[in-house]
Amino acid sequence: MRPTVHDIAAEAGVSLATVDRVMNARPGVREKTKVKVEQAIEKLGYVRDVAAANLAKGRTYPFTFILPCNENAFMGELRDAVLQANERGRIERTQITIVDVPAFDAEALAEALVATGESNPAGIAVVAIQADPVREAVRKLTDRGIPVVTLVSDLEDSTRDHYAGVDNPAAGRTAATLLGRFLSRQKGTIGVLAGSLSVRDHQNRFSGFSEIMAAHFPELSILPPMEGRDDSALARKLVCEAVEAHPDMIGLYSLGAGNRGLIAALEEARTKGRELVTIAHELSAHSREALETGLFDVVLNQDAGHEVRSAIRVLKAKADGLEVIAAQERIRIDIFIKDNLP
Amino acid sequence: MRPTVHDIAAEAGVSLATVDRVMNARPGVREKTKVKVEQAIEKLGYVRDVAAANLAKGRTYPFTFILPCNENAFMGELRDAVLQANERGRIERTQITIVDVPAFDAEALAEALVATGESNPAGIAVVAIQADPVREAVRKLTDRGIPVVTLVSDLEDSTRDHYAGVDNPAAGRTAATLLGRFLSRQKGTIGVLAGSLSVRDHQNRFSGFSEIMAAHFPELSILPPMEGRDDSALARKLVCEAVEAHPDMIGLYSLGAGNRGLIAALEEARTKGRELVTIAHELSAHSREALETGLFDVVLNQDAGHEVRSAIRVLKAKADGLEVIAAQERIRIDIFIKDNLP
DNA sequence: CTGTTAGCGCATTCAA
DNA sequence: TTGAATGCGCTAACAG
Repeated sequence: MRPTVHDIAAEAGVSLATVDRVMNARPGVREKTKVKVEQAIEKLGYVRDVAAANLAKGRTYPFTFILPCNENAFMGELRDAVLQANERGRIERTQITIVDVPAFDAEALAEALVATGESNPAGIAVVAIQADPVREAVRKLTDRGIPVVTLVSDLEDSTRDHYAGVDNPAAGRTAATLLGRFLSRQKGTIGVLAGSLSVRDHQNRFSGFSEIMAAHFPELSILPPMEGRDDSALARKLVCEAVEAHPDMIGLYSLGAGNRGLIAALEEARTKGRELVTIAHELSAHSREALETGLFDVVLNQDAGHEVRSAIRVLKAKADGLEVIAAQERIRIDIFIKDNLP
Repeated sequence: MRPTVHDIAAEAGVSLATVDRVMNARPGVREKTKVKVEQAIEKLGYVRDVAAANLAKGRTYPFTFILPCNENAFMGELRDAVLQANERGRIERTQITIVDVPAFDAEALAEALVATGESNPAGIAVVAIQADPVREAVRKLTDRGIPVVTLVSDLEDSTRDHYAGVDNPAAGRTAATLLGRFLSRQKGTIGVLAGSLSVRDHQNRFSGFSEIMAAHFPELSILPPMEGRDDSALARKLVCEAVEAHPDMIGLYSLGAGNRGLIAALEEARTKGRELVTIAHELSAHSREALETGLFDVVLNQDAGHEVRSAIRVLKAKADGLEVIAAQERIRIDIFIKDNLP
């Protein structure tokens, strides 16, 4: 049978309360007795039963997630993931409130952060926008000791505690390598469709993409990026126009949302005999179908569920003043082609 | 505050014990009171606190994992994952025993299964070999009500309860598509290095690979597969010879283990001016380095940790007579290139 | 500084 | 057929 606090107490010749105090690093224990307890823990190979601890604590963590009220599939998934986490939260003692903010609106986001702070949550997760008012709002929160983690899109040069999202430059580089290799030394131009280059994740993907393109695929030149604002209708229009305007465009990297519009545009291009090697982001019912019909060649994906769960773990750890194991919280970039779809 | 058993008892006007009886479908409750309790549960929206339940139960699950004592990196990882799971098992109330068997030895495996059954474990996970004595041994176990899940390599036409591993035909298809597209219409031959085609996972990868190659890349022809027995030295020898013998070999799919030997062979080939587009399986320190130096172009990976955890979850569910959510237990095929390495 | 005690939500004897 | 009482491993008042 594995040792319990009782065994430790007996071994160290102290009471349960004292064992608990040293285990939770609480004050009011003489150095000498502390050592005794630690030795007992060491000797018996004690490991604390977290489930029982949580049960006894009965503490709940009120967290707030601030999400853009975008219509695109990925944000929908993210929202679902949060809702789902909240379900499980019943037993994990977390309680999550979702706050909606208009997309791509830094001012509104900053205000929402401030307002959220008022309710004194145990932690905040936010899909960040790169802007000073946002940084300022985050600083105020962290100053007050409220843990803040950025979700999906980071806020650089800020006081946020953690970033729960993929390595976006790496995603861009991945797209570049695959696109370049699939095109294998053909000459031509490559279109880039972003949501908005004021969002850090899109910026970063673009720079990673450009870097590898320039370094390894000089035969391909990148057209100036289009900004589709993650809006399907706009994305469609932009891509259709670009296909017309650039007869030598043989590849496309869509690094934002708006896959529906993009797919429509590619379908239209296909009817005109134009086939572009296309890489897009985020796996959804639509992008999945596009992979199957060959409209998309590759889809890069970040698992919304993983991101949300990671954010919660980190928030919890921070709220408890514990360290997070960085390696364990890294979010992977999934590569999907038609053959390895889940 | 969420409702507890006490609330249910009060609402239904019965005692805790009775609530517990209907919750766990135990006998000794009048139909009428049973209904009362069920209504109370429904009305209050009660959900049982699994952690507390486990704490009270104190039940532990003795599981046995039967693993081939191979030297390759992947099996090492798998073993580590099991060990690690066993650590956590202290709090998850699982206790795992590892049984080693010689690799690729169906008889030995069948014997090990029988022997393991003697100790009456709550469940068995096994890296299967496709053979009748193994099927027979598994059948005896499942007949006795011991849950059996196959791990990494499946046992088809058997009574195993579940398979915790990747979709190997899909892995083969993925390799074929990537290899074919990277080679973009060059003509040539493709080498295939397997561990042993008597193991179902290797068989399946090969057939998926062949299928897509034949269907979409007629300009590439597959050479007869080599069997390296997941042994580095042998793999090296076979690949070196193949490179010599087939000057038109421009691609290689290694669908088994023995990456170290494979890498050595590719290095040798490189010094002779031969570069093969190469796809291998399983991410390790070696294969990772090979990706970085361009010796490997793609590495397909199955996450040993995920597989082990999934196997345990399923075993536990089966031991408790619960259903498993199939979608949640599907193991993904990860695609790694040099740009998206973790 | 240290110990006693009463739960957390649930399962399970043992009585009734 | 039902209920009261006890304990799982841990935390947290409250005393001393």
